[in-house]
Amino acid sequence: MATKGERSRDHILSAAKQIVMSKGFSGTSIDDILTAAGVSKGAFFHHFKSKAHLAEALVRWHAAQDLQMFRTLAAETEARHDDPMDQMVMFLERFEDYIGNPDEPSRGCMYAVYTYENMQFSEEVTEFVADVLRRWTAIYIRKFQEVLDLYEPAHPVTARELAEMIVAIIEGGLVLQRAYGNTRVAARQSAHFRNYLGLLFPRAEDRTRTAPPSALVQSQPSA
Amino acid sequence: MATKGERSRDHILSAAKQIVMSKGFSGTSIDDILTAAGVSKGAFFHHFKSKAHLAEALVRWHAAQDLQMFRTLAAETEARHDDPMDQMVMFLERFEDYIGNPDEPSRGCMYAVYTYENMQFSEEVTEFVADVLRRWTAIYIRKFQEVLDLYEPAHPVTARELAEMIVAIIEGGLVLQRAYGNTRVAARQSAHFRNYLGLLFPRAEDRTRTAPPSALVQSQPSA
DNA sequence: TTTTTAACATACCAATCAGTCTGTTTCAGT
DNA sequence: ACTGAAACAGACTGATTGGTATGTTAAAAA
Repeated sequence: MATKGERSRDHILSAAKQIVMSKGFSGTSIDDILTAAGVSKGAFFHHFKSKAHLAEALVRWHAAQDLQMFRTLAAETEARHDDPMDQMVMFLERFEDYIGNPDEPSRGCMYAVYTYENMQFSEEVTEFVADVLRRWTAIYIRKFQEVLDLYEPAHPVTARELAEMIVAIIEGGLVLQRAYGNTRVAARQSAHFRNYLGLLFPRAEDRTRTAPPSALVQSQPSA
Repeated sequence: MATKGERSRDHILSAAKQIVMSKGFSGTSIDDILTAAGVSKGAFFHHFKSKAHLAEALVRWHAAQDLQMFRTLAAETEARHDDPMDQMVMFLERFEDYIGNPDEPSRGCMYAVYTYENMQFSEEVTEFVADVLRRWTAIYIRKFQEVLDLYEPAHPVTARELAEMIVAIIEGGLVLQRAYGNTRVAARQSAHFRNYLGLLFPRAEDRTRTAPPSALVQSQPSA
C-alpha cells in the first residue's frame, strides 16, 4: 500500500488536475489548489518544490495513468480479435464509449492545455508533452501498419497519416466539445473516422465482424 | 482613415494577441502588453476598462479579421469554380497554403486558447467563441450540402458531420503542430481530408479538374 | 525508548498583479 | 485663439501571488 505521503501527494495532484483543466495552469493559483485539496501550504511545498515542479509532476502523473489506460484498452482489443482492422474498430468504439461518457464529462485534453500555455513551462515539460503525443500516435501507427500490410487501401495512404488524423480528430473534437459545452463531438467524429476506414479498406469490411459494443473503462479522461 | 485613437487601440490589440497566443490569457499580464506595445498604463485603461474588457475586445477583433478572410477566400473560390466540390477542394488547398505558410508561423487557434481557459471569461465571451466556431462550421455545412445535393456519397454522411470533421481536423492539427513546434500537421491533415472527399464522392472525382495551386493570402493565422 | 526524519501547519514576505488617481498633451470644432 | 474632450503619461494602491521560515506532530528506524 502507498505511504501516507504518497496518498497525500496524489490527493493534491488530483485536485490540481481538476482546477487546471477548468481554469488553465496560469489561471490556477496554489491557494486554489490548497483550498480544493484541503491541505496547508506547508504540505504542498513539502511535496512540490515550486509551481513549476507541480506542473511537471502533474503532467507526468496524468500521462502515466493515461497511457496505461490506453494500453490496457489496446491489449484487450487484441485479445478479443485477431484481425488488426477488427482490433482498430473495436478500440475506437471503446474509446468512444469512454470519451463520450456523460457521467464523467471529458473536460478536454490536458496535453492541449499545456500546449497552449507552453511558454509557461520549461523546455523539459514541453518536450515531454510532445513526446506523449508522439507515443500516443505511435501506438496508432503500429496498428495501422498492420492493417496496411494486410489490406490494400482504396487510395494511397500511410500509417502515419491515418494515425495523425485520428489523433487530430480527437484533439479537435475535444476543443469543439468544450467550446460548445459538452456535446459528443469527439465520439461522433471518431465514429465518422471509422466509416472512413470502412471506405478505405473495403476488403476488410467484406468479412463478417463481431464487435459487441460494451462500456468497460475505469479511469481518467484523456485525449 | 482611422483616428489616432483607433490606430492606437489596434496597436494594443495586436500586441496583446501576440502575447496571449504565446502565453495564454491568464499568463499574460497587462504590463506585458504595455511593454510589448510600448504604451503607458493610462493609454491602456483609456481604451479598455479592464482586463476582462480587453479579453472580449480581443476575441471580437480577431474574429472579425478571421471571418472576413474566410469569407473572402470562399467568395474567391466560388468565383473561380461552378461545381461545389471544386470550390471545396480549392478552398481547402488555399487554406492549406495559408495555414502552412512558414513565413507567418501559425501559433494555433485563438478560439482554442479561449476555450481552454473559458472559466476566466464571462459567459458572454464564452458564448461568442462558441458562436464563431458555429458560424465557421456553418459555412462548411452549406458548402457540403451543395455537394451532397449534387453527388451521391459512397457511404451515408451528413453535411454537418463533414463540416465538423474538417473543423476538428484543423483544430486538432493546430494543437499537434504547436506541441511539436511547427511542422505542417494541419495542412497535411487537411490534404488527407481532401483525399477522403475524393473517395466519398467518386462521381465528382471523375470529372477533369483545374485547380491551380497558388498562395494568395494576406492576413492573420486563424483556425 | 529514544531518535530521526517525513509530513505537515501557519505566520510571514517581497514581488507582481489589476486597477486608480491626478495630472498633462494633443487635437478637433468653433 | 479658445475651449472641451479625447488621448495619453506615470506615480500610486490594495489585493493576490509564489515562496520561505519556523515551528509542531506523527511515524518509522535504532
